[in-house]
Amino acid sequence: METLIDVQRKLLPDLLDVMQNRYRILQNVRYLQPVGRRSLSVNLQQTERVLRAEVEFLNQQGLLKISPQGMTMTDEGNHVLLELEEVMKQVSGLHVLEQQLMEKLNLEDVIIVPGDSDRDSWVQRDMGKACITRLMPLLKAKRKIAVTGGTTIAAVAEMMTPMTKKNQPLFVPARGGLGENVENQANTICSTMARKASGEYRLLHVPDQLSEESYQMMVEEPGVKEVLDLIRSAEIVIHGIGEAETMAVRRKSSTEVLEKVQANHAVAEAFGYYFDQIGNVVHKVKTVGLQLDDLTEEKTIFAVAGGSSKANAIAAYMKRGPRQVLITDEGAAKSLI
Amino acid sequence: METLIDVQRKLLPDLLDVMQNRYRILQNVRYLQPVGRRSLSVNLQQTERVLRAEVEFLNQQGLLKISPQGMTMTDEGNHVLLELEEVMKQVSGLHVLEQQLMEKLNLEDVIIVPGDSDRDSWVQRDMGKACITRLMPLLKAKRKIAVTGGTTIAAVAEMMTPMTKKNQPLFVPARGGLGENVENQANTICSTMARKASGEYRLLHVPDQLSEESYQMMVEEPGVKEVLDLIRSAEIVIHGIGEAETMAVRRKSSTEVLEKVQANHAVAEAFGYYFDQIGNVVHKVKTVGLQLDDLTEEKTIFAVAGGSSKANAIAAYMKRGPRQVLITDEGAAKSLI
DNA sequence: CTGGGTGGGACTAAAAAGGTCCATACAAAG
DNA sequence: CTTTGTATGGACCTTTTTAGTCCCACCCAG
Repeated sequence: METLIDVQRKLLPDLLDVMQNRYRILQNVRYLQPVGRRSLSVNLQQTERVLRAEVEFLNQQGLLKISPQGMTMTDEGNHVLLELEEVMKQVSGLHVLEQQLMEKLNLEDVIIVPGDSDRDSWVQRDMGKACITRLMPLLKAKRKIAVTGGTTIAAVAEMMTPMTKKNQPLFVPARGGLGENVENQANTICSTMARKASGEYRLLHVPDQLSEESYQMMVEEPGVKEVLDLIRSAEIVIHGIGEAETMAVRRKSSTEVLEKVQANHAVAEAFGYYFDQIGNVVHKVKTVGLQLDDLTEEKTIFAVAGGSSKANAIAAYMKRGPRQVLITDEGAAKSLI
Repeated sequence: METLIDVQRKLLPDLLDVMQNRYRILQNVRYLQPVGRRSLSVNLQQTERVLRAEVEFLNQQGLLKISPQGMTMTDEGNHVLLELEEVMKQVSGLHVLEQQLMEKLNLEDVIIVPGDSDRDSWVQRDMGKACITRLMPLLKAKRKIAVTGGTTIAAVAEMMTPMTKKNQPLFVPARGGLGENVENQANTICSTMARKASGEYRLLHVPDQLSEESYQMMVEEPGVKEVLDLIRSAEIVIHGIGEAETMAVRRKSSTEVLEKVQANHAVAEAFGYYFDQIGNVVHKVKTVGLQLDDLTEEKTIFAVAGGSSKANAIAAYMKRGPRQVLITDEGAAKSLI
């Protein structure tokens, strides 16, 4: 049995925003009464006009009284406030978390989905959906999307919905082979996404282990070069964040690398880079494609990672990473705070 | 402890309408799937365009799937529908009642407020508020309002809110003295309403008991005649409905009248007319003002009456009364069905 | 091939929301 | 008594959203 709020979140997501806003207004009126529109709007960080509309509504509903001295609560308003207190904790918990995370990690945006993907695997799918939803409005202006590998990003790909033919997106893998299983490789995910989005894609066919000379030659190959150019000019990047050791093991890295990762206390991994707790790059998988320095401010960068166990990794990566959008879950978010 | 829905009803009433609508759409899709926009819009009595917007939203939320064969439910959609069933009974219970009553009594509109004014006196105030809310949008086109007496209409007057100076309403009492106490007389209510609405008003000064000749003379008085003309040309009428015997007693009618009312099994009373169970007029208080035949289709007529004890009276009056707007409460509405 | 259904695009009219400014009223302070 | 700061409420304009209307491409069964 899900709670009513959860169902409403699906059926009318903006309802909760409106509700939360009106709740905040009432809270503030109660605290500051009698108070005028102007000072209230400063407190709530809203323009006077929109606040006015809300206040007039609340007045009409009889939840607050509006007089030449300012606004005051009515009994009914106080009553509603009281009734809502418990509910709003539940409703706005995540919103509050989002705000906190956004400030703490200096992010462009944070989206938190309820649940913990460590515990429930379907939470990953929710993150995927949230990512797509956040992505959609951007696709009118941008269309080149670079994606990495990993199970989380694979979940994003699974949730991808087709988009209009007008702005067909173009997907490219962010970096060359990183040693993952085929279903978690960037190339695979890239093509899955493109198929589900009914968009185009290019693949990066670069073998995992090559000598320095071979790399140089590969890079000069026309087919490869074209994709590399696409990657660097991508306007959107979607990547996951992993725990360093887990990733190193999963990629069957050499014991040498494994030891390096452990010796330097690497905790986070993102598109082939390993980071320690304070955000230093301690190791980098040798391959072509997007480099850390390529993640400039012009790109919109999505990091998708959830599960309380990954909180540490997220925190570490975000110390170094550029200003970006983080999509995570409640479990990770709570551990992060 | 009120339920969340009750609080939301106060805090965001229109969002609940939206929710109900989306719920209905999902219900119908489940029943008719696969179904196209067009046939769905016929079923739901909505224009195709607004339905389309909703459907696109529901699709994006993953609650239904939209394919060239038509729309079908997703698992998540079915799930949401299941979760909502219980809630919607509560949310839309009144809406359903409203629909039923509207059809059963052939009314223009029905508004039901939760509660039973027999049990809780504040329900009358809610009816008053509902009446005002329903009235407001009409005031741009119309401004002459005739009101009767009675405690219910007095409650409406109490809840009246001031309106813009642009369209100042003009209040007149619907009929002359009916023998009520002063606080429930049409004149008193009329002036109260006008004051609260910051509008104008005219009063009808006609003593209760007069001989036939005196009546004729009164009616020819310029001051009285002007008001009578206003009354007949009123565009809006607001009246209550009472139980016949109660009203006869409250008005201290002569035993003769009382016996007449009882002998003819009158059950309902409205603006001085007494009706029996099948809507016949069995008695009429002798006074000037609005006559039953004056209630034409051009006028918008509000009947405000609540409490399960009044259900019988409402039913009786509505058999005879013109097509109008009924504002009542849950108690009366449930008894009526 | 055709005729009914499907979704989706495009254009326009209408309505709502939001930004900005000002008139006015009230109360406390000078 | 006047001034000043605060309050609401009205007015007006621009922008955005919403809704109405048509029309097209498509699919599938008869």
